Amino acid sequence: MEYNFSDIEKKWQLYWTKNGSYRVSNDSSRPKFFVMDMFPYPSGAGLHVGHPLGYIASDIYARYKRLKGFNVLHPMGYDAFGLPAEQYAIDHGIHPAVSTENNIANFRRQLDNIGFCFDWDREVRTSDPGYYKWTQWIFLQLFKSWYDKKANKAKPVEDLVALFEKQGNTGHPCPGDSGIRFTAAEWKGFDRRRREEILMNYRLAYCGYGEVNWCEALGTVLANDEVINGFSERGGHPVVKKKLRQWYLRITDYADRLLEGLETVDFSEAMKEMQTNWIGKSFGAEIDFDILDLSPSDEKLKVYTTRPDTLFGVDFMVIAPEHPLIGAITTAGQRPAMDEYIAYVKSRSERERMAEKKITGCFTGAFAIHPFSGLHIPIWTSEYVLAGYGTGAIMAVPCGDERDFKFARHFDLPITNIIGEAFNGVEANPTKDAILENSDFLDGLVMKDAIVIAIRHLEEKGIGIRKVNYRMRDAAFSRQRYWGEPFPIVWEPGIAVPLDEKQLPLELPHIEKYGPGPEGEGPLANVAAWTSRHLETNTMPGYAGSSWYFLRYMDPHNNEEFCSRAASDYWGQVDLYIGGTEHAVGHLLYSRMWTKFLFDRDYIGYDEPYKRLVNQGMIQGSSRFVYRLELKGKPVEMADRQGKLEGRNEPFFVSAGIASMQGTPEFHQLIELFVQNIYTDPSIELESINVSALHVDVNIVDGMELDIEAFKRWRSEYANAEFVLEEGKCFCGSEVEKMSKRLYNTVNPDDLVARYGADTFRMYEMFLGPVEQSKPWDTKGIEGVHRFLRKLWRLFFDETKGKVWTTEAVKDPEWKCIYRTIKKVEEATERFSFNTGVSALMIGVNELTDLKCSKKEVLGKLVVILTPYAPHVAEELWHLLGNEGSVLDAPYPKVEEKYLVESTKNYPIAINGKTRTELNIALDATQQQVEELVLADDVVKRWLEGNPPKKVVYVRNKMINVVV
RNA sequence: ACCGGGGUGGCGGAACAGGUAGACGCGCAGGACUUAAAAUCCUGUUGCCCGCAACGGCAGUACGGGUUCGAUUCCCGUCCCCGGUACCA
Repeated sequence: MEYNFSDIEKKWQLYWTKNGSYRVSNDSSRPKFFVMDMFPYPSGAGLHVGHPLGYIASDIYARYKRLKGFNVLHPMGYDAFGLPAEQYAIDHGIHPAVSTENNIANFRRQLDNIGFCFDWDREVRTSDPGYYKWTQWIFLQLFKSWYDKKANKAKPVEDLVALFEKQGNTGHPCPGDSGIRFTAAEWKGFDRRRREEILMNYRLAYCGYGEVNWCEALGTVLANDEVINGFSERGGHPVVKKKLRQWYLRITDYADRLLEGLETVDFSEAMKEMQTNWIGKSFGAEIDFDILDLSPSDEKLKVYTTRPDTLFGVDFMVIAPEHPLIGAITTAGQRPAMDEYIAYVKSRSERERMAEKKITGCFTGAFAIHPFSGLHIPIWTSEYVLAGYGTGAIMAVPCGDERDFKFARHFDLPITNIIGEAFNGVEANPTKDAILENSDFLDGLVMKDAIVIAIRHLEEKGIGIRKVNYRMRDAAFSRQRYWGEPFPIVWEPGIAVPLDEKQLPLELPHIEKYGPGPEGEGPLANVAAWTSRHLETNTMPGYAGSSWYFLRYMDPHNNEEFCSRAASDYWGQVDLYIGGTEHAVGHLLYSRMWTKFLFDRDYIGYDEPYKRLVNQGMIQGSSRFVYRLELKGKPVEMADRQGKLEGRNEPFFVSAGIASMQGTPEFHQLIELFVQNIYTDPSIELESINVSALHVDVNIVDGMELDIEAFKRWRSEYANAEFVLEEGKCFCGSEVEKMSKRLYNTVNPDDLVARYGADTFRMYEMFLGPVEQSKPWDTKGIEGVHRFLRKLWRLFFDETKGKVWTTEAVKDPEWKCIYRTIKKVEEATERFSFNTGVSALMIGVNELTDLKCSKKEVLGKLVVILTPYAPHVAEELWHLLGNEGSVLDAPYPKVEEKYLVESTKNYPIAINGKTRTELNIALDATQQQVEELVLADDVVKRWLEGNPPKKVVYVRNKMINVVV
């Protein structure tokens, strides 16, 4: 009987489906464990070998935990709303609902091939009305909530209204507009529209005007994390700033808790770092400067600085070109220059600013007054100061800040040195360790100590306050698109009215055209039935549905609630979340915020969604190139041949090694000879030879060697290709690139599964290296893993003899071997080191083969520890051994430690080393036992002479360690 | 520039807490079986040196130093690669 993986895999996949083996109950006495993958966006391209990496890892872990006696929730779903489906609809006229459905079916087929243990009864799709009903519902709760900074949690807006009626907003300054201040009496006097306007400035989901990232090509607004260097993440189109009415999430209210929460979760340092940087918390002071010739009661110039210690090094002020004060303070004399400058700034796109960092600016003509020295400080404007951060104005300290320094040099402004020798006059020095000079009451202080003192003085004088700032802005939450969740909002003039929750879901209407609305709104603005109800025409962004999907898996069919409290209490946090790093500051931050919000409002019992996060690395493509010759030459007579040569149409290729000789006379000669041979015409002379590298399908290249016949079949235009060979072969060039259809370097898991089976494929993906690591794909080694499974199979069956396993009694060395293997595999699996887990299994099977051990008791244990890695073959062997039930529920074998104890003989010895367990053996050691050790040191000799060491320790079962 | 991660054979990678570096697999070389091939199995495979032989000697985990009886592992400095951020005051 041979190892027939395709029969085995088909058989057990069917069996598991029929028996509902992967169905998970919310009602179990076993401890729970929740393993979740980042659900995929079902793109049309299907899966390549890079995608399942994380899924295989989580599948192994989920199966392992199940064997260990846990009730494991391991679901899968689809992040089905999004731009590409709509883009595809525009290009191909296929409705997003249809293409999404097709793509999902294809994904599912590919996933099933690999044999995952997902509980498909719990599948979620964000585009399903039964799902987005609750996305809309949560949005409404956000809309109906505000953030109480005193209690540090979200609360219902009704509470806020009650507070306003009692005390106005003095206790709770407006987060959206600090200028809004009113008393209880005033509140009562406001009309409905004014009240709603004010409340909008408090809501956690709010609508407002703001600078947004507008992408003309995509016709929509994008969140900050969807913009990379001034281009859209999807498609790479230019993005510009635009002022638009938009929905936002007030995520900035959660900034501190998002930061603090990082300390309670198990994420990689890199991930925490990225989120921390994104939030960008900084400590400093806000300082008010009086402006010369404006009476003191008038507007002050408010700046934000993290370095109030440098207050006496201020040589000028810089305000953003968009700063509201700019019109008021610019003097008549400077006005023409200013108008010109502002026009220039407006003409520059975000991209241009980033690409060429020019030093530009314009003097306003106005002066600020230094609060301590009374000096007059010129106020400039420049595009390097951003309107959106801090107060949009800075105090410039050129001796300490590189940008200020360059600005000062460029415009020839004087530079005050407040740090003595620490400033060399050639470049700014941002140190905090220098001793201050020329700094009045701060003289002689070390800068970092001066910070608090400076703030105290500012606060005492009433001209400044301690201030915390964040880099993170509120998240843009609306898209001018069709394929997303509609907002359950009806517009009355100037007032956003939430839809009654009973009317949810507000279903997305079916449309055929996806163009923008009459005023640049989303396609929904073209739907009469929609606009006649005055419904919001924007839709929600991609991250809406993915911000809470982990909760829906717990209770996917609930029509009364997004997730029952009982279900969310039972399953709790996601114990293990697996996915790529690309969602570091998008999805992960948003879903953490939503979770905190739901916790605040008491809908769930924890405020971090993911207990542990593992980021799988990217599988890169290993591209292959063929080298094509482009010839120009001088053939005689035959006109058509000349045409061919001049037209560069000949499919001539050259092996990589020869291509690398390009430019040498040998190369020229070789190619000329080659062409002469082809045309059997020695009179041909080549004028020039160019070599161009072309991507070739990696699947027709074996290692570096091109399969020439397959290549000729690959493209009809290459059917008559001719090759300049090396050693009779045509070698390709290679390069590691992103895996992509366009580069012909994708490898389809379907092909590998068909050829080697799902079990081999799964184990090989893991064997490649640590899950977290990025690495180029290389199919070469898969044979080795496949050989392992066949070798394993031969422990049970022999091609000629048939069944070889027996029920004979197991001998000690055999026990030792299997228990050592169990221990190694278990430890490796536990710490997520699946490559070493596979290795340990291989070693185990090699050893059992060497021992010729085919005993049922041993093999039974082997099969169970194999199950997470290669479930199909494990199930088959489990049954062939005569076991009942499914191996999926077999108990994980326990290690009998007594078989693992090593003898004390022949250990090398170490002295004064670190400690280990199992003191007893060495401490009780008799002289004879000690002599059996390898003794090499006088310390040990002294021991034998009657001066026992303080401590003798076993190290790693391999070495004795002596502490004198 | 800043922050984070990392440099180990021909290659992917092991070495869990400082304790025999190179497990396991690929590749390569040689051999067995076979008319032959496939499949399978065996032997060797960090480098250099010695030898009839050995569980022989020396060097060796990017480079230079340090701590330690002992360092791939810890500390300092240098170089290189990858990922993130980028006028955030």
